[in-house]
This record gives sequence, structure tokens and C-alpha cells, in this order.
Amino acid sequence: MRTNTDPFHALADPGRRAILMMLSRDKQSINTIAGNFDISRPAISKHVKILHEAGLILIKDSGRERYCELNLDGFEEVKKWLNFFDKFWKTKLQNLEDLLNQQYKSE
Amino acid sequence: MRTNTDPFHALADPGRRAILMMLSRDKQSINTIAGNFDISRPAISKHVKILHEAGLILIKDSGRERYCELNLDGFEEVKKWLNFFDKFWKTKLQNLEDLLNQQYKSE
DNA sequence: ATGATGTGTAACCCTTAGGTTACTCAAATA
DNA sequence: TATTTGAGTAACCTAAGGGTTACACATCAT
Repeated sequence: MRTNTDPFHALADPGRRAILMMLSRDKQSINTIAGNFDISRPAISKHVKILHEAGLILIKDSGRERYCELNLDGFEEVKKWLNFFDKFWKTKLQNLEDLLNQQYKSE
Repeated sequence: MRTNTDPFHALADPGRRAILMMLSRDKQSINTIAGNFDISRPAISKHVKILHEAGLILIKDSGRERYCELNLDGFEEVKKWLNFFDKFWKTKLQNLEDLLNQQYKSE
């Protein structure tokens, strides 16, 4: 199986995003997570694996339980990519501003 | 066909992200976009449709051509969701700070 | 009017995604 | 030691994703 470590891919599934929302309150074991969703535990296990590989969560073993918590890394990667576009919006606003200035001048 | 208007889903495909990167420089027609990728024009057409439905791009018809440009809306939706987690990191940092303060006190 | 050009869409194919059940195994508990 | 509990994985199924080619159609150019 090819492991997909792309956080964008990991975030594409609404269920996985819901898991992350849940983890924003507190770290949770696999079973606890599964208890809050309508899908089976193995399905949750798969989702958790994908989130982990994408760097969106950390997993800490405690006996036979595995506790999941949010990991900043994956989030940063996505944020960084999105921030790349900021200069585009800035340019666009600047153009609008220039246009307005021009109009004032011609009055 | 069920239309998926989820920007997270739209961003999951690396090819679509590449299209967005391309559009950050300038607005482009479908054919121009297709010329920059190894996949067929109909494939590009599909990707563009998905990006459009997700609110990530705007499409402006000009004769028989369709010009694509970035749209802030879809990006904002994603950013907003990501920002939700900021308070989690803040809390985590605060806890670290508290821990450090406690250690200083006991010295 | 004719032909070239830009684009959307339908039909199809193969791969990936996401779910299930059944199984295994290690850790906790009686 | 025997049993329960938490979790990973394999095998399988169906649906969705992403690609292709072939076609239709409107717009521009001749």
C-alpha cells in the first residue's frame, strides 16, 4: 500500500476533519474516537493512520491504548501553502486602489 | 453526478493545486492551462469545474474562451477552519509556560 | 458559407477510497 | 491461567476519482 503523507489529502475527508475537531478539545484513544462516530473501529483506525502519516496528529502509546493528539506540523504545511496566495490578494487590492486613485484624479 | 462543493476536497488533488499556483500569476484560459500540464484538455476542464464549484476560482467568459482567476471565497473557508485550531496551540503553549514558571518557583 | 478553434460532456476504463467482517495479538484483569 | 479489552490488519465490496477518446456546439476567421 502506498502511504499518502499529503495533509491536503488527509483533510479532504469530512470524517477525518471531524476527528481533528474532536482532538482539539482533548487527546483521545482510538476506541473513544470510534465511540463518537457511526463507523466501525477499524475504519477509524484507518483514518487515524492517514492523519498520523500526514503529520496532523501524534500518537502516544499507553499500555494497550493509543492516545491521539493534534500535531502542529501538518497544519503548518497547509497554512504555508495557503499563505503563498496572500501576495495575490494584496496585488489585487493594490490594483483596485490604483484604479480608485486614477478615478479621483480624472474628476 | 453529485457536485462536491467542498474546497478541502478540491485542494486534495496536487494537479488542482498546481492550477491554482498557475492562476496566482495571471488569469488563464482553459486551453492555456491545459498547455502547461501533461493531461488532456477535458481532464483540465473537469478540474476547473471542481475548483469553480468549490469557490476557489472565478470564470469569466470572453467569446468562446473562459478565463479562470482565483477567488478569495474558497480560500477563506479553508483558512477559517484552520484558524479554529489556533486556540488549541495557544492553550498548549500556555500550559508549557505554566510548567516552566512552576519549575522556576521550585528552584 | 466554410473551416478552424475553444470548450463542455458523455461513455468508458482503471485505480483509489472508504466501508465492512473476521481474524490475530498484546495488555489488563479476574 | 483464563478471559476480557484495545487495537492493527487482511480480504473483500462498492462507490468515487481521475484519466482517456469521441462527439457536439458555439464563436471566430476566411
